[in-house]
Order: sequence, then structure tokens, then C-alpha cells
Amino acid sequence: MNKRDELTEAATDYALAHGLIGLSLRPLAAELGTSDRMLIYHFGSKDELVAAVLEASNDRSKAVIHAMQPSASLRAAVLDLWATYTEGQVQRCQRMYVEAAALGLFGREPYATSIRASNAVWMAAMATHLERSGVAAADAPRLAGLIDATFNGVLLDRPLDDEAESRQIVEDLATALGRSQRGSE
Amino acid sequence: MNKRDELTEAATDYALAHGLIGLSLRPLAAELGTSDRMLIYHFGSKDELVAAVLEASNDRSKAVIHAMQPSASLRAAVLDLWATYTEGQVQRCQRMYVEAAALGLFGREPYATSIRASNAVWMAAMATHLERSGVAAADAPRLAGLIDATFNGVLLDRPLDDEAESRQIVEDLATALGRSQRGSE
DNA sequence: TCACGCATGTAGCAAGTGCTACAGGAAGCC
DNA sequence: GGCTTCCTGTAGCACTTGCTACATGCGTGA
Repeated sequence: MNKRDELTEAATDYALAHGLIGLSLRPLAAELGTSDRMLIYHFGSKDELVAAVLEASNDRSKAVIHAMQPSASLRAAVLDLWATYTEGQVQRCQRMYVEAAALGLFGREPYATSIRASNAVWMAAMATHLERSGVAAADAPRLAGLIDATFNGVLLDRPLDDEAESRQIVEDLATALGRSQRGSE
Repeated sequence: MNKRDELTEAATDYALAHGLIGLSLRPLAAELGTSDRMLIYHFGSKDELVAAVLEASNDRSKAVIHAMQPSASLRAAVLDLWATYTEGQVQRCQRMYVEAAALGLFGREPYATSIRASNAVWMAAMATHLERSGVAAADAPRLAGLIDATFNGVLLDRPLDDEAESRQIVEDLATALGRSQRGSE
């Protein structure tokens, strides 16, 4: 494995654990057993390192969602997606996505560009799962957008609470979408 | 008006325009016609300044939502709330809320505490509007939670796009909730 | 008049930031 | 052996960060 790829994976672990917003090269390098000097050497700049980390994180969560079994209904799909979303590894990735999105709110690079790419990939993965669970292909992307937005919003609003309140919101969404789908058939 | 309050309002304007994440005292002070020295003097620390700014921003958006007229239905309420949410002044406040929430994701103070307070106030204001629009008092808080989460998620995922896609998601939510409500009566 | 407290300017500190200059070790090729 | 190329350690630069020490003007009350 390429040295740069090794560093990317290790740096991704570190960023997932410590957050993206205050990320700085020296503590990161120390934990990786190297120096800021080498990180710059291998990545060219901090921005490129961050972009690589975001891509790696996105790959990880995408792999998990692709491994899901189809769900029995739209309602079940929302709940299953939420279960996946809140599973430890994926949730850490999503938390980092939220940080990157916040950093990109004012268009700052490389965050704005990275989150665009991440979002497209992630939403496509969600849409695929919805289709495999019986949702019409025409509706899947729009529904994926709604579901993803709600999930991220829940993660944002309730960072440290226990899951009960979050779960309630997701169930309300699942119920509303389930009813709405049957009502429109 | 108290000097500290004056500074708080001006600092809030600055933070709304430039973002909260990279906020630093010297550029802020320069724009305010004072010095970092004086900001620390009046607020005690940067953290207290940030807390004051977040509270001021929250007060502003709360005032706007309280001034809304009741909506004709749940569906209309969602769309009206979205219209308010995306109105320039309020959207800037929400964008800052999202930044604060991201900063608080790992429990960092003063952000974690501030966003808890902001969120409680904002959700109560949304719930009140839903009630005034005919939603049962028992359902209003839960619905407010769902709607708020979705709005924030949309803001996060689509920071720089034109509004079409965002609008689509919100309409899907409004439709689903409207149908769901009628279906459950 | 004098003293006191509030407000403010100047200068600076210690720490941390991304990044670079320079030198050298190690490995492979001629 | 010499030469090049990849990698890495040491040291440092220029800059920014939140915050502080110190002195000074100001108005007010005794």
C-alpha cells in the first residue's frame, strides 16, 4: 500500500475521533508517528490532506450502506437507513460530513467542493437502497434527499442527547412517508 | 444602551456576515472600530462574546417567527415556515446556528450549551406557530422537531445551490405531513 | 483639590498555525 | 565509485491566536 494511502487512512481515523474543525497538522502527525513536515510532503498542503480524508470517510460510509439488505417497505427503509446511519462507524463519518458542510457554508475550500461530491455519492447510495426496497425509481432521489436532510438535521440538533428524541422524529418521518405513499397509490 | 449591548449587536452583524467558525477577535474588533483589548474587557473572554452573539442572533430569528400570521393548514404552515426560514435575515441566523451546532458536535463549549438553549427556544416558537395554525397541541412539538431538523438538513446539504432543489424537498415534506395528518383523523 | 473607578491605547507574551530551507541517509542505476 | 531520486529529520520563518501588564486619560464625588 502506498505511503500516502496509509497516512490517509490513519488521518481519517484521527479526524473521525477528534473532529475536523480544529484539525491541525502537528497533533495529527504526532499521533500518526510522523511530522507535519511529512504530511505536507505527501499531500502537498493541508487542504489536499483534508480532501483526501473526506473522500476516505465518504467511501467508508458508502460501503456500509451498499451492504444493506433491501427493506420491506418505505417505512421500514427509513428506519433501516436510520439504524445504519446511527451505527457507530457511519455516524462518525456523518458527523464529519456535517462539520465539513458547516465549514463550507460560506463557500470555503476545499470543504465546499468536497461536500458536494460526498453528498452526491451518499444520496445516490440512499436512493439505490430505496429502489431495492420497492420505491419507484422516479421517486427515490427526491425521497433520498428528504430523508438525508432530516437525518443530518437530527444529528445536528441533538448531538449529545440519548437517542429517544431523535428516534421519535425519524419514526414520525417514516410514518408520514409510509402513509403518504399508500395514500397516493 | 449599554456599551456591551452595542458591541454585542455589532458583533452579531459581523458574525452573521462572516461566519462563526473562523471568528477571531482582531478582525472583528477592527470592523467594530475598537480593539481586541476592549472586547475582552467588555466580555471577559471570547467564549462569553460568542455566547452573547449566539443569544442575540437567536433573539432576532425568534422575533421574526413570532410575528408570523397563522397558516391555513399543516401543509401551508410548513411552506410558510420555510418561507420565513429562508428570508435573508433569518437564514443568516440559521446558518450561524448550524455553524455553532457543528462546533458543538464534540461537546465543545460554549457552543454545546448555547445551541441547546437556542434550539429549545426556536423549536418552541415553531410549535407555537403550528398550534396557531390548527395543529393539535399534543402533536406540535414533535412536528416542530421534524420540520426543524429537515430545514437545517436542507440548509446544510445545499449551501450554495439555487432554491429549487431545496424547495422540492420541503414541498415533499409538506405534502407527506399534510396527507399523513388527514389520514390519521 | 484630590482620589477613585471606569474606559481605553500601546506593547507584548506564549503558544500555535501552515509551510519551507537545508541537509543528509538510503537505495537503485550507470 | 559516482549520481540521482525518494524519503525524512532539524530548525526555523512569518504570521495569527486569545489574553495580559502597564500606563493614561476621563469624569465624578468628597
